[in-house]
Amino acid sequence: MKKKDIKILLVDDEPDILEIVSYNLSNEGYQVITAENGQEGVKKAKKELPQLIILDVMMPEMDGIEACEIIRKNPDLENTIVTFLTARGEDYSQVAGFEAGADDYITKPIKPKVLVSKVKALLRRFKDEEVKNTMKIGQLEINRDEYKITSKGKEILLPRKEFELLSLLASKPGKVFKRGEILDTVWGNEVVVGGRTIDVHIRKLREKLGDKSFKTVKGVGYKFVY
Amino acid sequence: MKKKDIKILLVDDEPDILEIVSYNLSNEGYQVITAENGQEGVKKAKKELPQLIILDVMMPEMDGIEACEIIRKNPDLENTIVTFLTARGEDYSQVAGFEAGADDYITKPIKPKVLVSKVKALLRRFKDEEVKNTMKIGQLEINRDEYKITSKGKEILLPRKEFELLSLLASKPGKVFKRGEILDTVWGNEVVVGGRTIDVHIRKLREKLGDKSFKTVKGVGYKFVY
DNA sequence: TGTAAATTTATAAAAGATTTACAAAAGTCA
DNA sequence: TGACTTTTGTAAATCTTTTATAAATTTACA
Repeated sequence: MKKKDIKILLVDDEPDILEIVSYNLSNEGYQVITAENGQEGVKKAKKELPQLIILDVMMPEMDGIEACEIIRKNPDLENTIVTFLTARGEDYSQVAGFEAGADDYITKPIKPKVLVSKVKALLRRFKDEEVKNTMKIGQLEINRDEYKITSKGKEILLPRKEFELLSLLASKPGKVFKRGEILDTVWGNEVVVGGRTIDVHIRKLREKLGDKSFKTVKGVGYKFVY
Repeated sequence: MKKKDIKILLVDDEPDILEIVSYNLSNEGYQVITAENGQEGVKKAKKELPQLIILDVMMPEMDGIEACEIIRKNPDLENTIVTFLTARGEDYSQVAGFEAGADDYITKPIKPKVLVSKVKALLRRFKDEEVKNTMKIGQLEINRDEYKITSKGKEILLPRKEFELLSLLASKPGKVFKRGEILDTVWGNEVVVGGRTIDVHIRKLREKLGDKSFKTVKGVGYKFVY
């Protein structure tokens, strides 16, 4: 996602804050949307679906906490990052803010550089989580997007069938997958392959990832353990 | 269960601890609820039903030990993980803590990284127990998914027929299963096996799980007792 | 009731069957 | 062509069943 496609919603009742923050973030290339109170903030959040929402805690009518709670209940905004603006020392708001589902907080007075780097950091985290479609199982990391696995820090490239087989077994470590289940999932139940095919792939995985990770349960199937 | 749906209740009378722990756990994406004393902690525990409770041992009014004992008596909080915060060297509190039903303890001074990884580990364990498709019969635990049994804490791998036979007998402890029933269920009523086959499997189970668990009712069948 | 016969189960070892491991070859797909 | 997938044909492992006695329990009946 390009920087200029990233929407940041800024909610604060103080025009000064609105302006200074807005200015700095726009300068960085972000799309900034503003709202002057909680009500308006919630409304715009639902409409614009920003990636990041910066909420002032202290606001008339609907404060940031309440707004955040409402936002968090909206499924479309599930992955949106919410960060609060609090006056330094307002310990209570921080705690309350986290309870309401905030991801971070920014303390006033606002220092533009700090603000910008914090926003960048938050968005990086968001991006990582969003983009990296990876699954970790102990020492094993499976990255579906890149069709790549990392075992004990080492990257290993696996052919498609081996990758799929490993993905399946590792999806529930410890669980024994019956040969039928494996065939259905990895091969698809229309394709018919011989009885030894699974064994061969298991052996390949054992060669590459270590014998101990794959247990045979005779008469039933195989399981992955870590 | 998604991370942000996991509630952690933090009970401590020191605002500093409350803040630092709260901050770190919130940053990890957990929902953190706080309480400042044992009474409030117990109340919030009952109301919020968190997955994990972090309890300071030393608190005015109601200390962590007492709070833990009350929490443990609540059926709704049966599966909640409780971990104590203790000053290093307070050996007594650890012992007392475990007696009161704690699962783990964290020593002060708190190191955020240690804390977070410990919490993750504890919650992983929680999740495992939550998901595990197991059947518990006294000291015996049967896990169909993993095709694995645990007897008195020891994991034992059983071949298929033995596993199925044990599953059947253990499904109704005390009930005598007639040989015919056993054959129908474990072997299937189309397969015909000789009369001594069941005996042999029972003997294997007796060898592995102890003689006393399997009673012979002559002329009828076998039963599992614990 | 006591004892022998009949029935049933326990046990150990062996045979039998099934299932998986492995290596190498053949087939497939891009 | 080269990498991947599947088949094939043993070999090896392990699970299951049988077999043959021995031991225990029940039954029959004097």
